[in-house]
Amino acid sequence: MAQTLFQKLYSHPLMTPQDLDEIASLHQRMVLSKNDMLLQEGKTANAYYLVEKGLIRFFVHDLDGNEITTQFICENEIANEVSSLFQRLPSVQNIQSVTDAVVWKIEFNDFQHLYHSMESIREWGREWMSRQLFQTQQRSIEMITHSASMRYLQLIEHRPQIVQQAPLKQIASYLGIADTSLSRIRKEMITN
Amino acid sequence: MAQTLFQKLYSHPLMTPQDLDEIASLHQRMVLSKNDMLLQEGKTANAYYLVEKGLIRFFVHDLDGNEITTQFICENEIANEVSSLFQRLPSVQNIQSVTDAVVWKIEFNDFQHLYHSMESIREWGREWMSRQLFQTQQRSIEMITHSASMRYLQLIEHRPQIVQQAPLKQIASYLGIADTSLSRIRKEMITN
DNA sequence: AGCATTTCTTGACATAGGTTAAGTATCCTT
DNA sequence: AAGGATACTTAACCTATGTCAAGAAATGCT
Repeated sequence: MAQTLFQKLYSHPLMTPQDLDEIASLHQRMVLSKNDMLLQEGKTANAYYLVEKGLIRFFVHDLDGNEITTQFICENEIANEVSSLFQRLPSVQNIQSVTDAVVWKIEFNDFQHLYHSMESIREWGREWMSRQLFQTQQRSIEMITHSASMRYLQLIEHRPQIVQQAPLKQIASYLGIADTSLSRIRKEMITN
Repeated sequence: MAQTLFQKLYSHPLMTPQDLDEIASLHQRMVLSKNDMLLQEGKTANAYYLVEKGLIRFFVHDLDGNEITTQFICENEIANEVSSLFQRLPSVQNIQSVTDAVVWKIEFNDFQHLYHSMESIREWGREWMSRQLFQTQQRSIEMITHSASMRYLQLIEHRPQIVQQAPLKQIASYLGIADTSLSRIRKEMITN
């Protein structure tokens, strides 16, 4: 049931059941097919999404036009292109469903109203962004300190949904390696 | 004069001169010597710092105990270990002056009061965090898509203060390469 | 000023991961 | 079910960067 999704994702010490109801009432359920686009580069984000079911990814294009997957959003996580949504700027990122999916959408204007009228969601929002920043920094650090195969092993361990549902090419670009290299790493993991 | 520092760093459409005065009055000037620690890993951050003069860095320790510089904070930028300060958690990062420096400190409690009483700083804060997130993501992407020498060239071009003031070893770990490799890259840049 | 420490450079060698290209398997579409 | 596109694997070869070790240069300390 979706109620538990909101409870899980909007959890914060200051959050009351009434706050949660008000927040939830502003979300709208959406059913996505595989490869549906939720945001395209060049456009300004107008909403963010709670992922109930399925897998979502963020990607950018590099100088040669190749897609680089920059984030995977799993079930019970939030897909939000913060710098476009909150700075009202055109996005460099794309957001796309990797699988069929069910998400709950909230519009910028509705969130904005909550943010300035409800202390709990303000604190929640700042904490959520802090966690995002932390995770993004951790990922940078791991790109520096861990080998490609270590990074793949960590992914298997900590975010198995990705390994199970995303195509190899997307996982490879997310790990910062060529797809042939990931294929080789998989092979070596089996034989050794 | 420090007034321009606050104007520059706290700029936002909603920010009034009175807001700015109130904010500025809560900052305290600090003079730092080279290598002073502003935050140590394991402790919880209780303030953030506007950098007026000098260079600051963030670093973590990897599994072998080596220091990895994760961020440089130049003049007219803000040194804030967000995930410790706003989640009230022990920091994994250290903050240290690279050179002698002058910074303006604001305590968490004072900021917290502003954040819940002043719309402009709320909006400013969210935008600042959005920009941080964007920059951190861009850095991740560049670690994937650019070679080490490209990353070094970009650093020279976009953040010359770092190249001029930080020791090679810190720059190398920031770029994700061995210090001997950076030395070689420098040499090749001169001869070619 | 002189010694110790740290920082930086250089070179020989090793290796993870990139590139290219070909083959196989899987998935869609009609 | 057939045909074409896409996804994945494999292999040969290449290159950027890592590792280690030694020396030179710069810096800091007493």
